[in-house]
Amino acid sequence: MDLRLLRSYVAVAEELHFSRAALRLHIAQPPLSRQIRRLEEEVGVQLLKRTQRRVTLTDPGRQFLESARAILAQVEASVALVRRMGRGEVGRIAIGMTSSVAFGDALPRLLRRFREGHPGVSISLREMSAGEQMGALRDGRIQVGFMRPPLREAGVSLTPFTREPLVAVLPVEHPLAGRRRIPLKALAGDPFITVPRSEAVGGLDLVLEACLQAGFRPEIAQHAQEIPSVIGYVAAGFGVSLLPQAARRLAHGGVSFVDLSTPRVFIEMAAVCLAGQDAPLLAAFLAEVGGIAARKGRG
Amino acid sequence: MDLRLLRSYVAVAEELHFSRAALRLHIAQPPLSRQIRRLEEEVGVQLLKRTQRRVTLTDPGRQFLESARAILAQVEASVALVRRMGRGEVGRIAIGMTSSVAFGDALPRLLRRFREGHPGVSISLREMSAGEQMGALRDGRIQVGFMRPPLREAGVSLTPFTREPLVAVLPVEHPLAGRRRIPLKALAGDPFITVPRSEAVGGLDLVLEACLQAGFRPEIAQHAQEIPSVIGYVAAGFGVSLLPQAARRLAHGGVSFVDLSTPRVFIEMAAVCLAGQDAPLLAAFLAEVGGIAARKGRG
DNA sequence: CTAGATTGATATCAAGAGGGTATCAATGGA
DNA sequence: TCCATTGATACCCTCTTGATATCAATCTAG
Repeated sequence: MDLRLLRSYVAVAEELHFSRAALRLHIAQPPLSRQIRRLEEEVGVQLLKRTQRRVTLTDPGRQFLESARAILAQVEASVALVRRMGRGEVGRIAIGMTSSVAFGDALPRLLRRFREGHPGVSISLREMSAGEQMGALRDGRIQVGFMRPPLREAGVSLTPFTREPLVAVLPVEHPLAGRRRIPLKALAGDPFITVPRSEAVGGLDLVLEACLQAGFRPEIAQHAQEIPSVIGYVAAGFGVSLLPQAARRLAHGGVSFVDLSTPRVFIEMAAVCLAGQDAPLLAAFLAEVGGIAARKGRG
Repeated sequence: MDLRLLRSYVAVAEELHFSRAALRLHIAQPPLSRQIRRLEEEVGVQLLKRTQRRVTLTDPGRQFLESARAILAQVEASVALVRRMGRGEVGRIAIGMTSSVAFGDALPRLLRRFREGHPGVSISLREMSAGEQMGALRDGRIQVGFMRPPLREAGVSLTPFTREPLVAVLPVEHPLAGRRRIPLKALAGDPFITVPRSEAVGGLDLVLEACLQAGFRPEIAQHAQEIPSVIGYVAAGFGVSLLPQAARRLAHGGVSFVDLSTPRVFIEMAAVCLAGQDAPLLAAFLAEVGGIAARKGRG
């Protein structure tokens, strides 16, 4: 059965007049008569009573009018919903992030901005390690992950998001605490506190690389699972650390944050998703990520 | 949009395989591919992702699968309902009856029987005078009325239902009370209690005609609105009356019911509806009325 | 690594559905 | 009684729809 038949029937049943209904439907009257007759044949029930002069609804016809209206409304609503989903205006997106992401204000800002532009999208945010994110991406449990490059994974696509300098974290009693800026080399003799590699891809590697670039091999005194723990160790005098600038907001009386003059080492974060995805919602989200990154880059 | 497209889409989305889906739909694979493409064009959204080897649903496609299933189910349910209505198995029928009908057991029996045969039909029963019934029929507030012929109305169709003899109602102290049978002429000298014409078409006329037929013109002593009132007046000694046999069930210590030997006068009741009606439900109901009448006639 | 099988897409043809115009038949009102 | 109104019918033309033959790409087996 064609939905056109239902539309035609609703028009006739509302107008109770074939010619007027045909006018409303922008077709001629004879095809409309045929349509209605075909509909009645298909259903097997007389829906209209034509008395050569006046059209009235039968009881089943009255019932069918309501049904037809309901069906057409449902079809319209369904198509509209799917179209909105197709444009990425409606849907569901699950996002993974490493715990270190939570310290910046970039992701909250991104999400707030995206929600405003896509009020029909429900966002779920889950904290998980970079490794867990990769598994979740491949299983479809999340569609986007936020983690720090570089990635060794194949088959994923990467959208740069934030890029912020590493800063030195020193105990307040450290001789260099309170300086505006120091070269990394100045910390060559200090033991380092780091986040283990498995927890934040690139974290440990980045520190190692930075120190080697500065001309020394750091002594790793301690691994901490979370950034607040790192700061705790530093405050307790176990050593120094390098952390993303955003860690400054975790201000703590016992530590001092000092910019690095050379080398300036940047820690990056990117949105990661499976390559070959073309979900419009995902595209819209990544566009937002890219937009924020570009705006930051300019500023 | 054709519902066939939805059926095809559901098949493909469930099988995730064009050839198998085509087999299930009893069409060849190429037209199915075209159908799905047309559906996608119509909706304007990619519903399936074909990777030359494997078909998967997109997010909007998954949503649309649910919608399509729901729409098809609703269409099927609607058509099934209308078909049942067309066969008179489901629907609503409003019936009017004069108060005098309520004294017989014929109508309750009829309704019980009809309900059993048509469990999906909801019946509403309203007590109204014959005149009110005619108005309600023409307004469509009821579809059937039960009243006593003859009718002077045009444009109505009449199905005989019951036919029962009039019996004489006498006060117990009346000389003829307690007889098995008397001729109507024996009441020539008694004052009569009757129901006014407006309340029950044919009631007064029938009594008048019976008496004239018996050779006398009755003295109308009193009008009563309801049959119990008639019996009350008789018991109080105001006079005698002629009532349908069914009034016997309103037994009252003060009155005596006596059969008439001659003339045997019958009071009839018929189901009345507008002429030219062809609602299947009404036809089924009238068939039941006719069936009961025929069975009674034989018995 | 190559050959065959699998699977969806494309091209093309025949049949039928669907819309348009012209016209008819019946009814109701002036 | 005549005319306007209204749904039905007849007929033509176009476009959709389904079938068949074939292609291109990919996965699998040896």
